[in-house]
Amino acid sequence: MRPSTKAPSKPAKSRAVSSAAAAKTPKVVSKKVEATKPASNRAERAAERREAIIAAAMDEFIAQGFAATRLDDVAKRAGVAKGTIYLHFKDKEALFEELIRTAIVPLVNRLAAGPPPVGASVRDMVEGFARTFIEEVAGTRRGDIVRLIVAEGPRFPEVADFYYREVVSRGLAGMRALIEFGIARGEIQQKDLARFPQLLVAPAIVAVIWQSLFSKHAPLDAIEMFRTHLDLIFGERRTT
Amino acid sequence: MRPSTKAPSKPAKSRAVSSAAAAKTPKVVSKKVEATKPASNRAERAAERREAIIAAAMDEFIAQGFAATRLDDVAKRAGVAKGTIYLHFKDKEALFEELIRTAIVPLVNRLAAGPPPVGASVRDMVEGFARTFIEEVAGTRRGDIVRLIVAEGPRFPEVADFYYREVVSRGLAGMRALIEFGIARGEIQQKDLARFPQLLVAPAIVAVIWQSLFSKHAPLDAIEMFRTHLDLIFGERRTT
DNA sequence: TGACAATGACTGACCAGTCAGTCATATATA
DNA sequence: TATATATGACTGACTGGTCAGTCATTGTCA
Repeated sequence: MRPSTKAPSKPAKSRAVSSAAAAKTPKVVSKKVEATKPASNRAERAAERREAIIAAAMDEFIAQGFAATRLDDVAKRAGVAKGTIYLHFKDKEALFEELIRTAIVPLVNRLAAGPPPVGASVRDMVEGFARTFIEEVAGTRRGDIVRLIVAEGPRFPEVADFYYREVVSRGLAGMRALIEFGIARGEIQQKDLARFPQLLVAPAIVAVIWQSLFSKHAPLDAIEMFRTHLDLIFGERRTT
Repeated sequence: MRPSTKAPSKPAKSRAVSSAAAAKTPKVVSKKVEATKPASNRAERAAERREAIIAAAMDEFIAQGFAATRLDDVAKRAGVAKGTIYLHFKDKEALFEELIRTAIVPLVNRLAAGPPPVGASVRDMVEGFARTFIEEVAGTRRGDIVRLIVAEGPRFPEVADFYYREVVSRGLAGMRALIEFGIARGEIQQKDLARFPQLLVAPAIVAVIWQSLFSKHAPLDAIEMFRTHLDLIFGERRTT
C-alpha cells in the first residue's frame, strides 16, 4: 500500500533520465570551485551528483515526509540509479540528516550576513532580519524545511539537537543581544522582552507555518504583519 | 494505482463488514431508542473498543507519524486484533482523520467554554484563554496533535482544511472580536492589531512547538512569556 | 588497461488490508 | 426457565504489494 493515499500530486513517473532531472529545481548551481567546465573531472561530477541527490531528496522529503519517501523516487528525480545514492550516503537516514544540515547552513549564513547599516536603529535591523527571513524562508522551500524539522524532529533527536544548536540557540542569542541594545538605546521600553527573545520572532515562525498550511485558505501578508508586531515593541511608526 | 483507497463499492464482498461504523457518526444512536438497558451491551463494548483504538492510534501516530505507524502496533496497544480496526474504520487514513477530529473537538470546546468573567478586562480574558491553552495544550498530548497537524497537514489536505475551518478561522475570529473590543475600550492602542489576530496568539503557537522540540534543551516558562507578550500589547502591568 | 564509478535487478523484511472461521451473546422456542 | 438456533463482533493467519539496501555486472576515466 502506498502511504499517503490522497497525496495531491506525484512528480509523475517517467521523470527525464539524465541530468535534466536536476534542472527541475532552480537550485544554487554555484559550484564555484573553478567550474565553467562541463564537469570534466571525475571527482567533480561525483560532487555534482551528490548535489543532485540532495536536491531531489529535499523535494521528496518535503513533499512526503521521511517515512513515506521512496529512495527510488529520489534516484529517479536526481537522474541517478538507486545504488548511486548509497555511494554517497550510508542510508536513508544519513541522507535525511545531511539534507537538513546542508539546508540549514546557508539559511544561517543568509541571516548572519547582511551586516546591518551602521547607523541604523534597532528596529531597522530587526525589520531587516525579518524581511530577509520572511522573503527567503516563509513560503519557500526553506520554510518547508523548517516544517520538516518540526514534523520529524521528535523522531530524529539528532536533527532536533543540531537544529537547536546551530539555528535556534544562536538566533535567539542574537535576538537577545539586539533587544538589550534596543533597551540600552531607549528604543524598547519593555525590559522583560530580553528574557523571551522568542517573542520577537514568534510572528515569523507563525508566518512560516501559515504559508505552509493555510495560505490557500487565507493569504497572509507576513511582512505587514511583522511590521505591526514591531509597532507593538517599538511603538507606532508606520513608515511603510 | 492501488485501487483500494478509492473502493467506493463494498458490494464486491458479501462480507459487508459493519463498515457502517466508519460512517462518520458513532453509531450507538440507532437502535437503543426504547432499550434503556443498563450497560454491558455488545454495542457498548464495541464503542469502548472504538475508543481504545482511537486512543492507541493517537499515541502511535504522535510518536511515529502517519506513514511510520503500523496498525499492528495500534491493535496491540489497544488490546485488539488488527481486523477489529477495520470493523470501525475504513482504512488507516480514515482512522487518522477520525483521530484528529475527535482530538480537536474537545480542544475547541475547552477554549470556547469558560465564559469570561463579566466585568473582566480584555487583557484578563486573553490571559485566561492563553493560560488555558498553554496549560491544556502546550506540553500535553494535545500539543502533539497540533504538531501532528503541522507535520502531516500538507499530505492530508482534508485534515488541514478541517483544522482551518474548525479551529483556526474560528479562533482567529474570536481573537479579532476581542481585539476590537479592547480597542473600543481603550485597552489596546495599536489599531492594526485587529488586522492580524495571529499576532495575539503567535507566542502560544511558538510555545507549543518549543515544548515539543526544545524543552529538553531549554525549558520555557510559556505563561510568563505570554504575559510579557501581553505587556507589549496592553502596556506594562505586571500583576503577576 | 586497471581502478573505480555507476547501474538496476534482486532479495528479504515488512505491512496494509482481507476473510474464513470462532464463539460469546441475543433471540426464539418448548 | 431451559435449550436450541441465529447473529455478528472478533480474531489472526494470510496475501499481495512495497521498498530499503545489496552486489554482480557494466561502463568510463586517467
